[in-house]
Amino acid sequence: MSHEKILVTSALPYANGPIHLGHLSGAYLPADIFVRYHRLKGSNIIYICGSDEHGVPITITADNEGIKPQDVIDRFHEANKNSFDKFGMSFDIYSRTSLPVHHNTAQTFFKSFHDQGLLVEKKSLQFFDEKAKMFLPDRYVEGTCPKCGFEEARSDECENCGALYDPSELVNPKSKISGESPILKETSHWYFPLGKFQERLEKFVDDSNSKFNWKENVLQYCRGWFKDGLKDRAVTRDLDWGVKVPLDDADGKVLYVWFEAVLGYISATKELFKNKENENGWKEYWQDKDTRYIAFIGKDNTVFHTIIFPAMLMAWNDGNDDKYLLPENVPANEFLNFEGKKFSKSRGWGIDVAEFLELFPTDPLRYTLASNLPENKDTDFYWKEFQAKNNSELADIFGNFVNRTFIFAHKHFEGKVPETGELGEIDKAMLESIKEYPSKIGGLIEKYKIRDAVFEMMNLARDGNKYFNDSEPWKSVKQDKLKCATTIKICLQTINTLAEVFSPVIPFSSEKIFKMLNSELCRWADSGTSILKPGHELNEAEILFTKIEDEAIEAQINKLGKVEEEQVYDVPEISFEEFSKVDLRTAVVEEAEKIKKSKKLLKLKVRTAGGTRQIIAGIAEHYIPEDLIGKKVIVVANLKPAKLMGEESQGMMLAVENSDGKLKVIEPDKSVNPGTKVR
RNA sequence: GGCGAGGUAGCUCAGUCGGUUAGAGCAGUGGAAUCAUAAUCCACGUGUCGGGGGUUCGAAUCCCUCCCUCGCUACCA
Repeated sequence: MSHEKILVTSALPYANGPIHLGHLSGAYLPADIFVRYHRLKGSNIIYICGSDEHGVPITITADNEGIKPQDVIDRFHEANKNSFDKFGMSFDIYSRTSLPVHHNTAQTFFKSFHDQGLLVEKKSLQFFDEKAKMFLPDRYVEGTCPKCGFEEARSDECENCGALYDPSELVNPKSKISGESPILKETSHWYFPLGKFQERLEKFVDDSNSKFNWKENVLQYCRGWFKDGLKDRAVTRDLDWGVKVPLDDADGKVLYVWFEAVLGYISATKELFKNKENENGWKEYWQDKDTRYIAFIGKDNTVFHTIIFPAMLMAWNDGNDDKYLLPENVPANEFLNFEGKKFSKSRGWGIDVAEFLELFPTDPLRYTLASNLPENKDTDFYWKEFQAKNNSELADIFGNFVNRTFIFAHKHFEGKVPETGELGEIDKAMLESIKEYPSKIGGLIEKYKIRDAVFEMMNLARDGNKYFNDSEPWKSVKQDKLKCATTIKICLQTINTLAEVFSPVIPFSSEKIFKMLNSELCRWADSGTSILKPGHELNEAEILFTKIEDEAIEAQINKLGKVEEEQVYDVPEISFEEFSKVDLRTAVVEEAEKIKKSKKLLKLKVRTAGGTRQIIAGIAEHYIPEDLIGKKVIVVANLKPAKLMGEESQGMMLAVENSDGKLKVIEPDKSVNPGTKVR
């Protein structure tokens, strides 16, 4: 029996969009399986998660929709919490970083670092919008580039010519918030000196790895960061939305999201214990040397959990008596792609959890994802594979085994667990097998080899079918009823074990089976040996997994790549006058060549009104230059020239993206002459 | 172009601190059985382990080089 104390966290999802299947595969499903397994094992385990609710992207969503950031996070927090619920995530708490307990926690950390004299203050000039009374993040300021005259340059960098300059050099700056000209105002920010911790961090990673066997991909990532050398990181930002910097004269400053979001794990744990008898119970998980802390994440979060968060905890421990423990392992997963490509909401590629679970039940999804987790490299979700996993594994192998056994029990043994006869070799072997599976599967889960564990679970069902076939109870029921009874008894025993070992992966179905068996979950260690007693009453069997028809899958495949209409039309109107300023002309491509050192750019010579001109187009990945020569195209002829990779572009060629993400040049009818105005 | 990851059976993926005939599941082919959700069970794989070169008695596994894919990043007027 295990009394291990374990703290598990999954990366806090950002409350600025829905959860999709990729998220589940990365940080949530593996953790949930791990946690559910440990609960059965008897470990003292808590599982923490919540919404990450600060940062600039949320304010931008709010601005775009004309609502408040609070409305944005309320919406997505609720939506994501519901999705997780439906998906069967067994968090002990799903908290949120907008709660006071989180603000306090984050501020306390900042204060401690500040009091220790650890944080470095650096001053710089930044734009300030006097009307909106706020400092403007880079993306909220626009002006004319002092080098190339580009009118939509950012505050310290021109996207057009690539020039870097001091914000004070920007010509005619405009605030995107109020439209006013912002003034330059001195502001200061605090920086966390990560470099100071590098040596200890390297040791931490090395030690943890040798003790707990970190995943190779995670180690590689860390080594890369160490090799480049860790640099100071700003921990504050000039922004209205977030955790206020707890210092005097720090108005309008908040803690940078990366700094406070990871502390959300701690504050969420405090929240969990808030209303319990032992309000300080959270400390027993975070500050007891005997606790094992495991942080499940997707690979994009690696640096925060292997380097930054540990550094912050070290810094806290340096200056305080209550010492936090560091993660013993950070089993980061790679990414799940969708039908061969990256999830992309704007291209209508992929499906979010809520939508999926409207269409299909939860367990087949959990099973499919779990059996193909991106543990070593990126993997793909395919609709057809989902269907195959559901139909031929869950329904045919597993479901049908349960069904055929139950039908026998009800038809020939009055719905009761029958008395066993003498055990043959085959029976003993099966009983032995039942005993071995739980420990084998448990061992794999503890090594974070969830995919292999799931495979072994299904193997038990395969063994069950083989045993059933080899025993031929349909024959023995006529000749030797006691032998038949033995077979069915052992099959029921197998089903009991199946329900047990499968329960971390497909909890809803597992529960159904226990209802059918009139039995319940036991300690993992007992699962292969706990015996259903003869005479034990069984309940009626029900179908566990229904097959998914081809049509249902086809329908989903057909939907791929079709972008929702509302997204297409969510664009501001322009007047006819504005439109008519654009001079669209037909043109013919006379020359085309790749620009060296550039992946995307082609240099084109096109003939149109006013002669031949050079256009730089970002279509190198979509067209071979020769194929473009002679093509009739449409260009924006009066666009202000710009320089790209040192080449002047005198216009822009129109192209559209198809559902595969390929750019297609728009071609006018062949009869049209070059230089004609488009009307 | 820079950084990172990867290229193994028709498909999805294991394996890789060098070592006997390179694996699994699915799909496919043939057979058995008929209790069951037309489910199950058995048998069947000549795969340039991306290409080429090297190290070695021996390489999918180590080194070099090239090609391709994916992600981040810069150039997408």
